[in-house]
Amino acid sequence: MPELPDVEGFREVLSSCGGGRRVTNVEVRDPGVLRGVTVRRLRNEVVGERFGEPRRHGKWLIAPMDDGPVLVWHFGMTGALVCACADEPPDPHDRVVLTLDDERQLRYRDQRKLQGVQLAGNEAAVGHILADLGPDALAVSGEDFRRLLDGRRGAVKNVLMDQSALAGLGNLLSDEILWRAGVAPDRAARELSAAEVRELHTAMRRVLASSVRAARVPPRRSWLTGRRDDPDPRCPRCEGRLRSRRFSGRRTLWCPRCQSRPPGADRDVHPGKGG
DNA sequence: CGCCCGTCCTGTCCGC
DNA sequence: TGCGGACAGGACGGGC
Repeated sequence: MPELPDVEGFREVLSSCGGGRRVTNVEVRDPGVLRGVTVRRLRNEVVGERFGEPRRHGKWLIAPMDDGPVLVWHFGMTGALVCACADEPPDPHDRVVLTLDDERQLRYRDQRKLQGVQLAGNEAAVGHILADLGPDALAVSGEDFRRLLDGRRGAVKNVLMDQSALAGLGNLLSDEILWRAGVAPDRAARELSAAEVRELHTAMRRVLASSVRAARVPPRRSWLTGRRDDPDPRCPRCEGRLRSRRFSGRRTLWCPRCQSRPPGADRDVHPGKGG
């Protein structure tokens, strides 16, 4: 699930539930989500600490604590951060539970455990963890966006999903943005026209703004995302049948009519004519 | 470098 | 009803 908008929601949860609160207990219900940190060290370094203001970069959530250690979360496909009262029964997928000094709890819930939580000793260590990420998708300017697409070979869908190029977009957002901009996912990123790049950047900003408000990519019927799970998915704009293909192993949906091919690429649409 | 694949995990759904 | 396999909104490392 979690792409930039979801993680932005988790940041909000952490900020409103944990901001300024002291951690009174750390319960690791499944150490399988700890990355590069032991249960013992996590408890030693975090119990007694107070949360500062959390921030987000791409799909990463960064939670500094007042004495220097920093919790660094990634949510994989199924992770979430939820705020609960201490007397609420735990969910079977609650992997790490932080009890706060007001008897509420921050719970890291994750079915698949594809990612997890790290503990950085200081900000320099955080920088190391996030070193390979591109600029955050919410912060990137039109010019930077153009440069970043120009700097990559390959299909625009792969570039949008590449966290080292641009941080925050996942499979759903990428499809949604490409559809909104009318750009086919297999177009070469560096061969897009200036107008197409502007369309993409505008679509990205709008899709992100709506999604952040909803803390998820909203599954509206008027969005491509709202049609993904249909047995016969159709374009919300023209109701034509959507095409489906894998990009980097991820299912990709697009509308061949609304997401036009580059000039000349429809040359082989009628095989047998050309030779 | 770009791209494909397997792998890390768990749960669900589909076909036999 | 049971079981194997594919697949799910992510990321990483290896190999071509």
